[in-house]
Formats: sequence, C-alpha cells, structure tokens
Amino acid sequence: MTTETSSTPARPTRQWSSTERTRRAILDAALEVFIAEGYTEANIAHIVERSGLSVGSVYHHFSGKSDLFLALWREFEAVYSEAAAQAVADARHAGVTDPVELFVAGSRAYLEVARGRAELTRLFRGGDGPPDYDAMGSDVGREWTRNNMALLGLDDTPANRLRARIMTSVVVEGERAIAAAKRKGDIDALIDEVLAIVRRIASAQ
Amino acid sequence: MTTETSSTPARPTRQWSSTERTRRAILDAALEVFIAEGYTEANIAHIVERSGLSVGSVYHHFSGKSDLFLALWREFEAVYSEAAAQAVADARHAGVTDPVELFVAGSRAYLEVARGRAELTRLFRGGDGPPDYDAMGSDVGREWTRNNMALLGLDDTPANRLRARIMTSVVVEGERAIAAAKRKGDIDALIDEVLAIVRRIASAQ
DNA sequence: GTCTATAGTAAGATAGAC
DNA sequence: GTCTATCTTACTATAGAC
Repeated sequence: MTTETSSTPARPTRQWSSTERTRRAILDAALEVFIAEGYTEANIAHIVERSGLSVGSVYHHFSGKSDLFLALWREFEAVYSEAAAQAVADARHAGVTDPVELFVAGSRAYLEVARGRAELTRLFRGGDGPPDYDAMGSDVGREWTRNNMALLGLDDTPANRLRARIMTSVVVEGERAIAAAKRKGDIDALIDEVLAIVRRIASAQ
Repeated sequence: MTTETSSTPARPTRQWSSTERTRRAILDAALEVFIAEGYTEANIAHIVERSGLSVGSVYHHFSGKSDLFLALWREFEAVYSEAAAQAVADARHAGVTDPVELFVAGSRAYLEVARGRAELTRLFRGGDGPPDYDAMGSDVGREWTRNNMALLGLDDTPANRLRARIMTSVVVEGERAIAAAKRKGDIDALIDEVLAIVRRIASAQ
C-alpha cells in the first residue's frame, strides 16, 4: 500500500490528481442527476448526495449548476467534433476528394457516435437547459456551419449559410431519431435516410 | 352579424367581455415582457406592472408564468397551422395535385408568415422556455410530421417518419434564418433556398 | 372579478472551521 | 481542498377585503 498523502519531497503531482478526481466525481454525479431529473428539476443538493462530496467542494470547482451542465455539454460536443474530424481526415487519406462524400463520411461518423448515447442525446438535445445554453449551442452551430461551408466550398452568402445550417440540423434530427428509436434494428435505416438526404442537399449546384 | 353568444337574452354579455379584455391585456403585457427579457428573466411582477393590473388578477386567469407562456405559444403556432392549411387548400382548389407542390405551397405560406415575426420567432424558437415546453413542442412536431406524411403519401416506417420530421425542421430552420436576417432584402433568397431544399427532400422516391 | 398584502418555499450561494 | 451550517434572495401562490 502506498501512502495516501504523498510525502515525496520533489514534485508531488498527487494533490493535483486528487483534485482532478474530485472534479471528475462531481461531473459524473452531476451527469447522472441531470439524466435522471433533467436540468430544471435537478439541484445541487442531489448532486452532492450522489457524489458523496459536499456543497462547498462543488462550488470550489464549479460556479454553479449551469456551469456543471455546460462542462458536461462541452465534453458531449467534443466527442462528436473529434469523431467527425477524424473521419473526414481518414477519408481524405483514403483518397476521397469529392466534398460531398467527405461530408457524408463525417456525418456517418457523427451518427455512429450517436448510437448508444441515447440518454445523452435526450439530455443535451432536449429543451431543458440553462438560460444561456442556447447561446452556447448557437456558437457550436456556427462552428459546424463554418466547417460545412469550407468543406463544401460554398461562398459566404446568406442562402449558403442557411444551407450549411440546415445540413447540420438534418444530422442532429437524425441523432434525435436514433435516440428515440424503439428498436435498435431500425437505426441502420435511419442513418441511411439521413445520409441520403444530406447527399441530396449537398449535391445541389 | 349574429350575436356572439346566442343563449340567454336576459343575461348581459358585458361581464364576459370585460373578463376577456382583462385576459387579453395580461397576455399582451406578458408577451412584451417575455420578448424583452426572455422567459427565465421575466417574472410575474413585471407582467403585472406593464399590464397595470394586479397579481391576483393574473393568477385568476392563468395558473402561473409557464401557463402564460404556453397560451401565447399556442396562439403563435395556430397562425402557422392555419396559414399552411389554407395555402394547401387554396393550391388544391387551384388544381394542384402534385403532393410535392402542395407541400411547397404550405411551406411557402409558413415562411411568408415568418416575415415580420422576427421577435416572436426569437422568443418561441429560442431555447428559453418553461421546463415542459419541449414536450409541447414535440406534440406539435408530431402533428406536423403526421400531416406531412399524409400529404406526401408516405407509409408509416421509421425512416419515413424521420424524413417528414426533417422536412419540418428544415422549414423551421428557414424561419430562424428569416428572423435573424440583417437585411430584409435577403429574405426572398432564404425562402427560395428553403423551398428548393424541401423540394429535393420531398421528391426522393 | 379584481385588488393588496403577505406567506411559504426552495434553492443557489457563501462563510469560516478543519 | 474539503466540509458543515447557514443565509439570502426571489418568486410563486394564497388569503381575504372590496
């Protein structure tokens, strides 16, 4: 057994690690509570209970309930961004050059991630979140829009921006449908439908 | 013109009318406050101030803040439903039979209504609303989906339901873009873009 | 039906010991 | 960094007069 509080004279990284673990424990508990109760119903007390920690500790690490939600939401979004970016890079590396097919590859990766994340989708794509949540969502939406436009080589006009936004929203709608699917066997068909629609929109001259 | 309430001739309808006007005044004040402050920031006190009425009166007519919001939201939605239904009926009457063109006619009417309702769109299509608001939104969404499927003659499969939902969400995305448009001159192009996309999705075999 | 005044409640946030 | 105990705030909702 090693000592619990490291007395190593050089550079104790242990304290940091303990902090990190506390932070993680709080986030994990918060996620469970948010999933179980939704944002509005959830309260700090429940999160404290479930984490086995204390109110003070939670407020030491986060500024409040909305900060907790936003931190979790950023992690949620990051997984999608990375998966899509990686898939596009892979497709490029495999020799794909058609912008539409690159976009489809990214969308497919996104939707594959959505499988098995039904609870997270319901939480973060449902309407219940902090007041400033839609502002954050808009920022991320703009990011996707920007990426979509660059990928498809669209110039910056209002109509093209709208098209790029719509393509994002189509994929998100697919994500919601996957989360709501009663039978897992339906999901393949849902993904195919989304990709077919995306292809049609993206191919417009 | 016939009488509004035809029943008892002895009973004056004036009291009823006064009640109705109070109710209207409360709703009007509530709408102004919600638009100015958003749902979360708004509070009953502000609505009372602006209406020049009283807390008791507000609670006599509505069960609370979320009830007020929902009442306004129902009025907001009704205008769209009626405009779209009317446009489809008109198109039918004018001899249009192609389901896709009927759908486009309805969508165009919807988007025309969205012109000049930018504030309402920002309020009701933004993320800030009562906790049970997304549940209501889902109900209306299901209604549109059902109508879309009937209009386009799609049979009831998961993929087709998704397609119909996506078509609704494309139009709503257009609505948002119209509300966000900086120059009014851009709006025609936005509407054209939405209708072109809708046509492409609807035409898929 | 409408109003004034007030009660009740809940939850987010902080202070200060350890 | 973590904890316990407490505070403050603000909003919903009601009671009861007119």
